[in-house]
Amino acid sequence: MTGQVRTVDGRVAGRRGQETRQKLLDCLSEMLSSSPYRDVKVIDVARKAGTSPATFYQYFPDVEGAVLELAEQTAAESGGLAELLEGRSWAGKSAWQTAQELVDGFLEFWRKNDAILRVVDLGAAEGDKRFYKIRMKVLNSVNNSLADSVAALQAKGRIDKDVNPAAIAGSLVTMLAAAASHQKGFSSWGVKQAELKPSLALLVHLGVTGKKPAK
Amino acid sequence: MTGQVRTVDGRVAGRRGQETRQKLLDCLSEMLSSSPYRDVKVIDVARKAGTSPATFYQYFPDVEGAVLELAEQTAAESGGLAELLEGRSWAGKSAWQTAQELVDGFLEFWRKNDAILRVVDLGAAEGDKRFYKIRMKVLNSVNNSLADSVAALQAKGRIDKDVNPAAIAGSLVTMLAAAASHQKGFSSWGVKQAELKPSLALLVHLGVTGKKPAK
DNA sequence: CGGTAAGCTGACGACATGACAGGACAAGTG
DNA sequence: CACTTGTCCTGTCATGTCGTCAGCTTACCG
Repeated sequence: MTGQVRTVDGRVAGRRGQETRQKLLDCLSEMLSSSPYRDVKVIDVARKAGTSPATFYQYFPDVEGAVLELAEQTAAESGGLAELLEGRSWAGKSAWQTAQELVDGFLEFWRKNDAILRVVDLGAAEGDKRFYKIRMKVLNSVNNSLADSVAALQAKGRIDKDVNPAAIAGSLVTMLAAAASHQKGFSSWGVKQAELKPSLALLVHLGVTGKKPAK
Repeated sequence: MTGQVRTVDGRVAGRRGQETRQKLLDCLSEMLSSSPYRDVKVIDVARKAGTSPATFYQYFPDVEGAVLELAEQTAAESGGLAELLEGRSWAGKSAWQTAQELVDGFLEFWRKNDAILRVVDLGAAEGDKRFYKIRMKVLNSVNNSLADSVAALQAKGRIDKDVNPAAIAGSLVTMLAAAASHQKGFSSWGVKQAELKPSLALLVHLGVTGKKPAK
């Protein structure tokens, strides 16, 4: 799956090299959580990893290159999000539970990978194709699943024919992602986490099924 | 209203000084649209403005300081967003129109101020209080208005008592802002702008009124 | 015309960047 | 055990940005 890991100058990395490389990635990840992306410097990452800047450049072209690598790793782990919807039903009472569990799982995933996802989001918003490819990869499973559900209910005539299922699904997924990023912002509006979740679940439910949840 | 403009070292800026300062801000704004925030350098902004880096530091402590200033200006212009909802009704057919016009106006505002709002969003997501204060200022008028409408309908028993109006409103506003930032991302999902807008309007309508629009 | 304050810049030390050549180290070979 | 080989890491250097300061230029006013 993962083609051999290579250094910038083309050599294949051995055991020791891969360890160093991973350590650099780990330290970078930590730095991203504790300081703004703009202020992350190669020299700091290297120092934190107990190595030198030159070593960093042996494995990554620059900070952005390493960030992309981290983002890819995160995207690879995002498969778990798909399970939140696999085999779930959007009918009757179970729909409300499905919505709640989706919101829960989604926020949890975002909270865990908070720092790197923030950078991915920025890169995507700035129009960098590499980043929004990754962003898509992360959101795709949930997005497709939601779109399918909307399309299915649409076929039953429960939802207006001329809305695009992918657009509804995309809007909902975008909302979840943004809400997760701005949880602190909500508290400034006097909204606590515990109050935010049901609201998001309600909106997801409304968006997918077109009607209020039957609790 | 605007307290006197001052240089970093405390002098009051005169006519010429204010011109230079504004020119630097304009150039910074342009640079933000054309290159990633991370890569915006003082020296480039200064060169573009036909002046020297030292001059830049006379008016702003650093790039971030200038960005905050730009963001404040944008926030000040965000009053227009309030008008999108002033005196509008969420009853019957007019509700659908209200929702559509809100989405239209919101996306338009975001498109216009795209670059700076992106940076504000990042700053807020990174937990910088100065930035999320500004983000709140921009979103507040719409958010409060929506929250009031939800609360009103809630009083009439049309919406579940135990959802927090501010949480619903905040979620919707957050969705609009994020959708506006990621319009390119939607096109990768095969969703065109023209299809996105009605979906967002639908979700807003559902969220505020709790039921499908009567077109 | 001379004084004063605003406005601007050249130059500088400090530091991050990114490239290279060469030293350190582990593993295999005779 | 000495020797070779290839991986891995670092010291060092040219380049370029950062942020500061002293001092020159410009505008305004009596």
